[in-house]
Amino acid sequence: MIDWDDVRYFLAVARGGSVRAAAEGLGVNHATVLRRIGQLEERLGVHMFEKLPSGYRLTAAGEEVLEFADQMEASSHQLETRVFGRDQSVRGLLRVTLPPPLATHLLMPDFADFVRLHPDIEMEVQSSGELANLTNREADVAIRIVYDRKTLPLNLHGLKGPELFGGVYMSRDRLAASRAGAPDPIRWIVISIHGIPDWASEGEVRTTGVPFRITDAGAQIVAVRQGLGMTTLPCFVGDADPLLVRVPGTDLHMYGTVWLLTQGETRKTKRVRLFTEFVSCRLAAYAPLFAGLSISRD
Amino acid sequence: MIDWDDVRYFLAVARGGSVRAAAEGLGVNHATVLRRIGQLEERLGVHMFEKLPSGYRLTAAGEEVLEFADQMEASSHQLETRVFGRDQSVRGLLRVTLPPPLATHLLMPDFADFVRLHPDIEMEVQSSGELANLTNREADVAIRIVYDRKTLPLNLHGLKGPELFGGVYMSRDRLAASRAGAPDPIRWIVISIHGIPDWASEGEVRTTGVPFRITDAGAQIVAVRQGLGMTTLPCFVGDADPLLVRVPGTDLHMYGTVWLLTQGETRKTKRVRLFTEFVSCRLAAYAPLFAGLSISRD
DNA sequence: TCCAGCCGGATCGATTTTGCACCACCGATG
DNA sequence: CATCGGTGGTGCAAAATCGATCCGGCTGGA
Repeated sequence: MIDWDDVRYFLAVARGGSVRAAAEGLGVNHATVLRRIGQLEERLGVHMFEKLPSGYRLTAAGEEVLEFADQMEASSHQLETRVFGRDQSVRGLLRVTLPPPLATHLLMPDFADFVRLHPDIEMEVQSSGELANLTNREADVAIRIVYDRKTLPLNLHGLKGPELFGGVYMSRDRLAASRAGAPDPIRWIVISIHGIPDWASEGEVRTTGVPFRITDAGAQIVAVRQGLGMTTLPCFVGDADPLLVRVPGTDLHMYGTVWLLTQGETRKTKRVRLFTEFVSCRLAAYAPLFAGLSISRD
Repeated sequence: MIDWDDVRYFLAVARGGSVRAAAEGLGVNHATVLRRIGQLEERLGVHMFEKLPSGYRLTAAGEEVLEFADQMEASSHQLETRVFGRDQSVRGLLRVTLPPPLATHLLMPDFADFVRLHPDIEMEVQSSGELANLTNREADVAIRIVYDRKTLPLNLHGLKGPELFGGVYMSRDRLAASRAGAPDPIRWIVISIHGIPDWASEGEVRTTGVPFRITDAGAQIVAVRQGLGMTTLPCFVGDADPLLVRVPGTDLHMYGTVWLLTQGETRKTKRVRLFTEFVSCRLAAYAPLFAGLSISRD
């Protein structure tokens, strides 16, 4: 009889493309993955991977195995969500995934209020990098900014939140200096690979053609504060920062819409219901801030 | 993340009804099962069993888990049969399940011929007690005697073999003694819970009303040989035994039909095809023996 | 050309898991 | 009432697994 958990390792390798990537995702040593895959191949009597120098690639047999491994994973996820959905106690774990800026610049105090209101809820905020997969039960609730409603996953239940606008911001001091007569143009600060958006007009402040590239969103804001240049930011970030001002002559633009996503079974949970109601209420209160109406224009 | 293999332990306990029974079936120590179930319950945050003195019984949550655990098992079995079906080499394992009398009294020499013909096939004959489950891949080929065609599993592929008749047999010596004038009636020998069949006529030999009960089929034949009584046997057993004769005045009766069963994916295997063709050929040759036509009536 | 970064594979000590023996408990049975 | 076979539960030592590390090979870019 095969070890069912080996199938989980198999899936990780099939998706990761290499033993080391799979080990990374599984949170174990790559030698372990190597051994488990070897054990599974031995017990099945089939080689499921070609061992290339660049990594592991599925053989024809591996492709066929993958199909049923996916089925097992789906059943496993359904199993987990089902038992989670049964759990109607307030006490327990609640995992939320959301874009980092929303967490750091706006919602963290609200989360603090929430856990103060419900001390028995063990909350886990996943705002690191990539979107967690709700279907895989990596998280119970997802707060996302969607740019096109058609990209919403169909298997999830969505609760629409306020619309989100962005603007062009620069350092308040730098703007004052510029108006006082400093003639040198400033730069556009763009996130890594993104270019300068088409809709971006320069407004009253002249810019050089050469952008300043930066990878980290947090560092980007610091750079703007330092007067290094100007950049586009969501209004709830830029307006809330006393060191920043909107660049005169620029317009607001639509960023996207905030959505609260939950999954079918977990949605029945008391914890999830409490949280979604709480957050949607707070989000509604933030609607003017999201829309960029909370401050008077200079 | 849960350990998928724990789900396999869960299934064993849910079906076995107790930790020890599950451990027996899994071939591990019962303490291990205890720990794995505890680990799974802890990770899911749900108690899936009531711990009764008489064993483990599923809770409502456990029932829901069972549904998806069954799905996982089905996927796992499909995975195994799929890779087995891909295996077109002659070398390898071939597991056959069949009723014990067929193996001990008739087909074992044919199996010997088969393995002599194909030395690379590792053959495993499962003729102990209960029917192996093909869907669970406990065996690759099943030879069964079916009494009603409607009881054939729909998901299996069946190859119909010869029909099987049975008769009433007794010891040759005892019959001679009876004819020589010994007046005492003899008994019916019946298998454990079975009674005396309705169609059974006593023929020329008087019997007492009290049956002789026996549990083991092998011991049953020995008892008949000893002249202890008479009993119904398949013709291929009774006719082949020189110490036994059919009871004069009794008729043959239909026992059932021999079927060769295989499962969809494994059926494509070269080993399975070779075996089924070989066996069905031999079975056809045995058709007169099965029908009770191979000996002349006394 | 070289070198950094990735890959799989092998080794060895540390950690976890397992198996064994044992206990307490319950129910049926003589 | 004692016994016996069944259950779950628990320490402890052995065995299997895992993680850290090193190694050789490959690849792509400086």
